[in-house]
Amino acid sequence: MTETESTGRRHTRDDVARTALRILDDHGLPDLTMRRLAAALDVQPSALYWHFPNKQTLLAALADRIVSHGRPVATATASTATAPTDWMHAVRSEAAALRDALLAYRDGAEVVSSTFALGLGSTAAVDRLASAVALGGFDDHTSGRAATALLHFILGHVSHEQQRMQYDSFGVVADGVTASSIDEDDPAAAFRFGVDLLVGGLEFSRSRR
Amino acid sequence: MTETESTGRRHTRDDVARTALRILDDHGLPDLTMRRLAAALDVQPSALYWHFPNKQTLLAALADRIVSHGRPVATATASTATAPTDWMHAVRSEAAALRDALLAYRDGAEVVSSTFALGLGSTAAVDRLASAVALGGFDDHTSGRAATALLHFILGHVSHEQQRMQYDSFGVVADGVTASSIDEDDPAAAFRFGVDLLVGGLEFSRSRR
DNA sequence: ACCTGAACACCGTTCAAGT
DNA sequence: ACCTGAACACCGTTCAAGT
Repeated sequence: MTETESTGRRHTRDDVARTALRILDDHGLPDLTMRRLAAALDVQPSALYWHFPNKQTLLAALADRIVSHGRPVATATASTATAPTDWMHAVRSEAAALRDALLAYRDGAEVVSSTFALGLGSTAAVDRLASAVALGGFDDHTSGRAATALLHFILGHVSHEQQRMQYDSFGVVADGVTASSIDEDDPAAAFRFGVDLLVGGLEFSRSRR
Repeated sequence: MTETESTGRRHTRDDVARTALRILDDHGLPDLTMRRLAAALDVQPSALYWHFPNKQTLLAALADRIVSHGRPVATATASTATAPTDWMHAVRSEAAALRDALLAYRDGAEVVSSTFALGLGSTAAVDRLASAVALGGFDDHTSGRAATALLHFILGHVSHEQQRMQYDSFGVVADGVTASSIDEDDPAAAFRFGVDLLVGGLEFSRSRR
């Protein structure tokens, strides 16, 4: 019932990250403070700085866990032979998997977004998207740029989506206008639309040369 | 030389926003605190809450100013007759103008991004993008979704770009690897690439039906 | 209409010292 | 190897009261 994890006393870096992830998921990013995390671990705030140099690094570790949520452990099997024409499907499902991973934790997109902007970790997401695009025969430069464009859209979209979720749960609905503007409804469809736009743009650029 | 604006004593809501914008541009978002803003205005922190109910609202006001930077005052002239096939050009230049506006202030993209995610203001940007897309003959629903997709990409890209600027100015270059990964070079080109992907995707979706 | 003074309830981070 | 205790230098926000 309480939030403390008093199992054993001394903690590992992994304990800290896991507890932080639980606070994030239960109470949201604004409530994930070093002091609150320390309290949940039954420890002084200063103790956390033995495990992580600062909060930013902690958040980067959380971002890595969020992004690799529900992912195979990447065994070194030969590259799974995807049908060469099915790169569009690959990109779409890679994007959908990433969205699912972000949605699996409260404020997940914002956490990943902030650490991505700062260039810390989270390269896994771009790499997977870039690989999927590369299946279409695009060069590395193009695949990389397309992947970051995809990631920017995904992070922006899911952040927006998650922000709206908690705005709804305890929201100012009493404002008359239901405020459901153009595509606030069916976020999954709006997500697919955006991904398809980028995927279609790649196909279009190919047909143009 | 100092940051105080001791001109007259009593301030207006506009003074507050303008001074905040200057602190943002000179020192960045982390340094834009209510206390620092108050000091710059030669006033107690509590005085700010007469002009704005909270910091979030202040930031939304700043976002509005940033987004409409370098913009005509929207005179009610008849819709400028753009060549019907030139909607792509319209979208591209609308996107470029938005990027320029965001780049005109330090951390501009992050400020706009945060208020956009919260659904406060900044509808001007989406509206302009949607109008440009609509020139292509797409229905409102499609135009709206394309506009938000564009905005998500733009905000993510420029945030990243601006983060990298101050990371460079005082950065950890001594880390061996020059870290210039796939498209950290020439951000303007990477930006155009992303916009073209989305624009191309729209054209592709039209050819597909 | 616009601001002061004083407080409340917090933050992240450092650092000597303990076991 | 992992943590305590105590401090430093801050935050955003509220609210009675002043002019």
